[in-house]
Amino acid sequence: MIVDQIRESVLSGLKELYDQSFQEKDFQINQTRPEFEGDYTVVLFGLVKSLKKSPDALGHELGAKMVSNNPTLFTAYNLIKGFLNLTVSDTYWVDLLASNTDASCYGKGAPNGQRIMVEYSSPNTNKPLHLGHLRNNFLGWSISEILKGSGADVFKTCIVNDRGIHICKSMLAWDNWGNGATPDSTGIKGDHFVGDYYVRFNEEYKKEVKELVDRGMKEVEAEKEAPLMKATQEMLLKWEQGDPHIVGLWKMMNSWVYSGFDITYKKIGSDFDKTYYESNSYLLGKEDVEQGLKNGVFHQKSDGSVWIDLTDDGLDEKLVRRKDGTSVYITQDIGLARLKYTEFKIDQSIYVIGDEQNYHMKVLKLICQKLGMPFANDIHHLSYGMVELPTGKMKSREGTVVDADDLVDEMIRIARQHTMELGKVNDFTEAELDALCDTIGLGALKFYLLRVDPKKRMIFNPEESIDFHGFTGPFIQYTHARIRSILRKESIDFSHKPAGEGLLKLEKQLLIELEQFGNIILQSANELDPSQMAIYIYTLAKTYNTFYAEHSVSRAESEEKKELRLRISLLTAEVIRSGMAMLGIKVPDRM
RNA sequence: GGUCCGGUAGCUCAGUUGGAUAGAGCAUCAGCCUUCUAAGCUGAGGGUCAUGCGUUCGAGUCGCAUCCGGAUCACCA
Repeated sequence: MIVDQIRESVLSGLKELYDQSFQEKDFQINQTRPEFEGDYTVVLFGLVKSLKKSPDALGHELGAKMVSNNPTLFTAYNLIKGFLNLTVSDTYWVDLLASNTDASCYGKGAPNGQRIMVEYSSPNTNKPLHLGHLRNNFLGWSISEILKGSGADVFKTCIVNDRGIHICKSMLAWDNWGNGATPDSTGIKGDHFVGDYYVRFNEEYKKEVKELVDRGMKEVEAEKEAPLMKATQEMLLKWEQGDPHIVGLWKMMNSWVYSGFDITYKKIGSDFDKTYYESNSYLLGKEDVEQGLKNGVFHQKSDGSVWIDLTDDGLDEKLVRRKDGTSVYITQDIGLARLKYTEFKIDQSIYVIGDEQNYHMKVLKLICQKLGMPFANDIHHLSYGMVELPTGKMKSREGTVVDADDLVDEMIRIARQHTMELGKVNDFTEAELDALCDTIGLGALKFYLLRVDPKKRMIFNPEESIDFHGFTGPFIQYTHARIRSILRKESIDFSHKPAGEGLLKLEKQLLIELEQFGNIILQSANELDPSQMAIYIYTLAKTYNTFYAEHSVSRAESEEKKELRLRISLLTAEVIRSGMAMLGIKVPDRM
């Protein structure tokens, strides 16, 4: 890549001139700001001190050396204060097109043998997916594709939280008040159907608590003593004992939820290579506790409970086994981490989980490290901020959530409305139109959630619908459709190299940006940050639109220019398509 | 209280291991469709980068302190 070549040239130039060795940390290479002449800039200040030279003298000596050493790569340099601006030859940029006639895999890394697992989505089976889950699903899917793009083998997994006290709540509510209703009998999607009973439970439970408080009981106590809570705990106990009625109820209601999830996952494009169920894995990790006790990582208190002391690491004491011998959340996670490692022989394990669990993930990694597990150092938490409403946090118990299905449907509806108003695809069949509106609506939604730095929390205002103009998915999709429209009408002659001299500013700018694609993939992968990809694709599309308004492709000044611009357009379209695919967003040929 | 994260234009967000005059989109205003798709392009206005001190050739970026917002510190998951 060009930045690497410049770096090499700087290092060897310095070596020749001053017989000193430097590292890449000692200077910076940036894209030259548009108000100056040049393509890339070497910032010299970091070198000045140890060479005992003025930035001016150093810049001229180094610039001249670099140009004379690499006459085919650099055509000129200029120096402003401590900034050495280099002009890269037009031939270099145009050769980019010649060496990438097969644009479909452009920018992607060669297979590197890395095996990476990405756990994401991880729903509870007591309620439908909401906006927060969408951010999780889009991030998980996207980072998986970006990691694949960087050359890794990726395994997508999901841990379904299908058991526990919260699951029993909706089960109990259905048992009490369901009157045998089913998703089929009511026509309600299965996950919503079950979620409604979860909400119902909490309503009734609240009433009971209030009644007890009114009779003089303390709230904390009332929450424990409410008959519904007691009944739920009893149900959980029966489930753990394998009570046939309870297990049957559990299986039936979970199957309703799964059929609902399937529809949603299919719509939003989430899928998994392996699904783990908590009902199968919640007993994992017990041997790890035994092992930890043996080698002194854990210690047992007089009541029989088992702990790990993390105070030396700035954390607290953490329980890993209750006094009654049952395991806690973190214990399962230790066991599951081990299972993933042994089943898939993975080099890295990435967890897409909200930032409310930052502490938990820190503890998990630390415990695995202390237990001497070989995979411990390769656990990474892709932590993301909560999606909140202007009114504050979403609470599923109170039903104040933006439902995933509703939101997706709404986005598609708006996409259809825009599309019909513009009337550009009136010849589409109904099926084609449906597919297009799905693409645009979901594209808008996914881009909206992915363009923001994952670790930042974001506020979503349902009153202001997600935009289709500007820094959005549809803007990029539209740019792609425009390019395809040109390419449909013209053909490209791949038999010869496009002419290389006299690149116009915008032609060169596009090539410079296209050249960066490979670096962007690596950077997004290394930092587990799809927003960098989103910003890059947007910038590229924006540059293309400026170019499009300024210069004609079909009616270029000469055949050579036309050929060159067709090739640039094709590569731009491919990079947009490929980059958007890594965000889980499709791009249409027409819209 | 301890730990962690955040605070940049009216709003939503960028800002690479410190680099040139802090950038986009939305919204507002003014232009651009007889020529490849106007979901587009061009221009204008809009900033005490939360606050203060420090580090140095140079700080939105690093350090310390303070203010504001959030998360977390369960024998819950």
